Amino acid sequence: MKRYTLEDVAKLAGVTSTTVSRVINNRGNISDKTRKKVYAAMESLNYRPNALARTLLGKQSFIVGLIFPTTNHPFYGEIIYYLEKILSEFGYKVMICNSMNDSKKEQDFVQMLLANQVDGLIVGTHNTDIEIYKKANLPIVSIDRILSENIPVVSSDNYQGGFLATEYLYDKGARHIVHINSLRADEAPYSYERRQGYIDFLTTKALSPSIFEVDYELSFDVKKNILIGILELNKAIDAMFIADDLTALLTRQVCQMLNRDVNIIGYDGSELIIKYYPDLATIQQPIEEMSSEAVKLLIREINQDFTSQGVKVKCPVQLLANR
Amino acid sequence: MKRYTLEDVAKLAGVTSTTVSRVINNRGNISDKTRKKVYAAMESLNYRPNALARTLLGKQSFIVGLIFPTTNHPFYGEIIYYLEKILSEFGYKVMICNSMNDSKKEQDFVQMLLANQVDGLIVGTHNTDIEIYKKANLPIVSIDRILSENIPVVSSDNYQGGFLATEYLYDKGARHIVHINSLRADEAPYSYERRQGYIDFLTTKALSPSIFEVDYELSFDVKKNILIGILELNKAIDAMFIADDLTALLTRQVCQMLNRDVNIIGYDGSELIIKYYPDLATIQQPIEEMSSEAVKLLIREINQDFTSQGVKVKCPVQLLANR
DNA sequence: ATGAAAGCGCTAACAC
DNA sequence: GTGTTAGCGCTTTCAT
Repeated sequence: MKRYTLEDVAKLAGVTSTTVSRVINNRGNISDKTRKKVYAAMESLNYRPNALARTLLGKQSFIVGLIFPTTNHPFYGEIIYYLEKILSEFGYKVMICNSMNDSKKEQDFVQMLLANQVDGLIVGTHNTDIEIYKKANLPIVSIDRILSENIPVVSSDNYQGGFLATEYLYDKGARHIVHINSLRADEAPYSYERRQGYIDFLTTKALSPSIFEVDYELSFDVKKNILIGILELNKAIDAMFIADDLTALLTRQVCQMLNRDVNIIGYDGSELIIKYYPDLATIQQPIEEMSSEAVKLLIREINQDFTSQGVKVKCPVQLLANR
Repeated sequence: MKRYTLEDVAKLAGVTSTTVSRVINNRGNISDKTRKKVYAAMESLNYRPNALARTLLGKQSFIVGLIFPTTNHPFYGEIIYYLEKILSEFGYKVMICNSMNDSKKEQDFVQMLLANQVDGLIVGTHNTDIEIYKKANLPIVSIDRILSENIPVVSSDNYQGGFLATEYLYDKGARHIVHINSLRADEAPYSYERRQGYIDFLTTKALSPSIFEVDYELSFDVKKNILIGILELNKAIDAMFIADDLTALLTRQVCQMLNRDVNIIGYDGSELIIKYYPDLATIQQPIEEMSSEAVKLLIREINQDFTSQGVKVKCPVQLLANR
């Protein structure tokens, strides 16, 4: 249970802790003999340097905080998977926080991560309280969300996505195309862009938009009831563009239940949905690419390269249908 | 960017760092006046104590390492979600590692987590190399997997699950019930129990078992081809008990493709599958309960209460069908 | 009620 | 090529 220290290794190897440190970090000149002795000692004690003590010396912690609503979601789960994977390739460890879009929890998490000396943050939540991020004074990258002027954002091309989705439904013959999303005022410009793509396409066909806001965080059952209400009150609806795949699947269930023939397209295109719901049309975000862009931006910031300040990366989307 | 220290706060408050420490930790006697001054100073510097420095003093790090194949999976994503949630309620932070069942990666992760002074580990991977865990000399809890004699395990009642699943298919009228799982010799006793439940039920009906091993880690497409092969070569199959829901869904796709009328039941019963695939029969593991048990066991171990050594918690499962 | 000093495990600066 | 020393941010004796 006791964890060995440099000192222990040094004693066993008959040298001083500085020498051991030098061996570990490959710094300075060390004779082959001592190097071997040290390695042997480390081996026999099963020694691991204390990463935390290193950090105390003013070095990087190589810890990155990930704040997302939940890992239990096809889109977030996949993006977290890629973020962890890519970060670990760069030597970074990951602390995960599931905020469940609870603003209070999120603030506590940020404080906790700060206390743990994280080198940076990647944030994919959708809260209103973003003051903490402005104050944090720390490398941050946001996914799909503007936190403040100079925090870089990685998102997919939401406008294009909205446009393509609507076009798809139109091409399927639909003329009463409804859009369901979870707009949160000025806080969600991306959701707004998606919506704008929808509106603009309809405009080219001289059709008028019809948008319903269904808060993303609502429970399954509440959402379901709202969707039932929408469909019951609007018998003309023949197609729906839903802002995320899960809600799209739910809508499909509802339509089936109500015996309504409605064309549906979702948004996200996570691997899970694509493989296990191949018949759901969707707009695919390039999740791996987005993750990789986010990591790149973050590491640049961590390395004091501030050219990424205010950068907005927009990754291309793809229509996936009739699979 | 500079992070303030106790010293900074002390200076600003006109006291010594010891006093500030006392205020923060609520230890000893402090006059109301100084307490207020200190709080004010902390506030104005936006000060956060360095959690890592504390750990250096031989205290707990309050970091727990989670090693799972991936967050990008309905079952693992959900269990990770609950683990993080429950652990954070106890003041623990979580470092996540996606091993993808890569044994080398897993070993590196364990070393990394050790170096970061984690207080304990919760492991949900299925590798063969478990020596590291035996050597780690650290509080560990395993999910659904025996790592060594005294490492506690939390699992669902796999025998019961196998039995119920088979019974369900039998009651549906099936008489040629095949079981697909991913048995890895002696490494996976739980998979074995599930299989035993299947065999035992069939025995009560004087039916003979027929088991195919499809490695869990195979890619979607390879699995698909194997399943096609199995179905093509065994025209009598009228029901399949599949060891996990995702493979069950894939099997359903394959059956549909081959125009085969086969009753299917999966295993896991994650929230995602239940909600968005309500027509898939499955055996539901109580994921929240399992997570909570795992955390309880781990914290007990961390607190030097070794009564949990060798404990095997078996949570009840439930048949979910005809929803 | 507060301070001074030592030390946690490690690395960097400066000897020798 | 190796050792000595100081110090990272914090807590914990032990004084006062």
